[in-house]
Amino acid sequence: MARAVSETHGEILAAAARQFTVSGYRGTSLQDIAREVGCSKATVLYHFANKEALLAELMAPAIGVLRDLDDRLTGLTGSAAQEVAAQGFVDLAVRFRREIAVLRGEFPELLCQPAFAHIQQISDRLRDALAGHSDRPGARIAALVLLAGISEACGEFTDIPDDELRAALLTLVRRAVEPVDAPLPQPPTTEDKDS
Amino acid sequence: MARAVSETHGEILAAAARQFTVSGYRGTSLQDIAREVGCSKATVLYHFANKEALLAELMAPAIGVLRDLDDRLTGLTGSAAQEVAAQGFVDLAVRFRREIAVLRGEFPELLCQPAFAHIQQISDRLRDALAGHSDRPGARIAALVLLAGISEACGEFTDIPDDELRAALLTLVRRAVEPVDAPLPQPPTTEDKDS
DNA sequence: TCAGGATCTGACCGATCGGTCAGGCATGCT
DNA sequence: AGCATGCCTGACCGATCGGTCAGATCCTGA
Repeated sequence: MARAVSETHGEILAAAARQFTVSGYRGTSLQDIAREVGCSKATVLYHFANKEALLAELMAPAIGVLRDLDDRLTGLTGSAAQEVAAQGFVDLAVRFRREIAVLRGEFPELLCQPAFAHIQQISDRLRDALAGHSDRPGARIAALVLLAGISEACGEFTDIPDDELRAALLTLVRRAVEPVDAPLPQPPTTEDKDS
Repeated sequence: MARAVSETHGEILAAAARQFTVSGYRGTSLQDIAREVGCSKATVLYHFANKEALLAELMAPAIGVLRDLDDRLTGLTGSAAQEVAAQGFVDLAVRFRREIAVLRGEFPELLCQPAFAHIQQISDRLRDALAGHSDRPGARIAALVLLAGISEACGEFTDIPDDELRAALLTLVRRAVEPVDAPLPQPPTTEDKDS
């Protein structure tokens, strides 16, 4: 019965990804995952410290890419920030459609967990960048709607190939984002990035 | 202790609305609602048949307006459908920010419940209308992203007055929607509306 | 051959969930 | 006074949740 560690570990991870995508994090029980893998719930908890650790390992690659994008945004302002944010986020959303779909609507509660504490700040900075660091309500609203909409919608287009979806989303974002007239290169706010 | 029926009934409804908005439907227990009202969980279930009935009564006004919008869309095609869908949905989203926020991410599961069975079809038709009934992937993607994004984002702008938010969203939608060149007035599909 | 670690499991735990039920209590009608 | 009705409650129910634990089983290296 005992398989190689990496094998079962990976099977649990894959099953969890499928179930989380369909039913969400809270809507999926460890029992559900164990049933799909064909092992006991105790086995799931042997390979992962707890349910949250399972989610964290599932999200790690996407979070890494998100962090990279955040780094690339530091110092950019105006339309330059908008373009980098648009390209970076669209690419991330397309590549990690499934992972993002897992978080569908459970962001507020999940962000309270320590493993995801910093994501809120990163996504706030991403929204500001997409708004060209403008404080006009229209720009902020457009940026938030686009980020939320892309996150929400990506998981639904499983039938569209990556590059086609990426191109369509990028076109949409460029058309929808409020243009920033002056790409003034000096940083408008110094407390934009912590530490 | 015994208050007038309408009083407690309304208090429960208001408390449920607040809790659902913050923690979601599944994330809120009947105990939580009872605690905020200052009554027992049994009292909540005296005034409402079950938890789902509470949600249904909370959503009834918004669903009614959504139905009206769906009716107004029948027969419209091309840019006319786009404009009516845009105005109608933006107005609905702004007026019922709180109610929409309740459904945050729980749509898939909640739509399975009989009280909300038809909403999926209505929102599909709304998406098609916003896409100008075009079958181009770009149009479909833009429509879905906008609908999802507005639904998701509206609850976050509690500090922006209704008319200002409505104007900003409408501007965004008009800018972001893929234009339909020919507003051809003949109905392109007859099986668009059921029964 | 055998010790020991890795893997896996059934049984169990406390907590919480939505929901039920019999009965207490006030009020108002007859 | 007696009774019905509306409102409310504590106690309780079965189900399910995430998580623990002692022990069975298997594999491997000395």
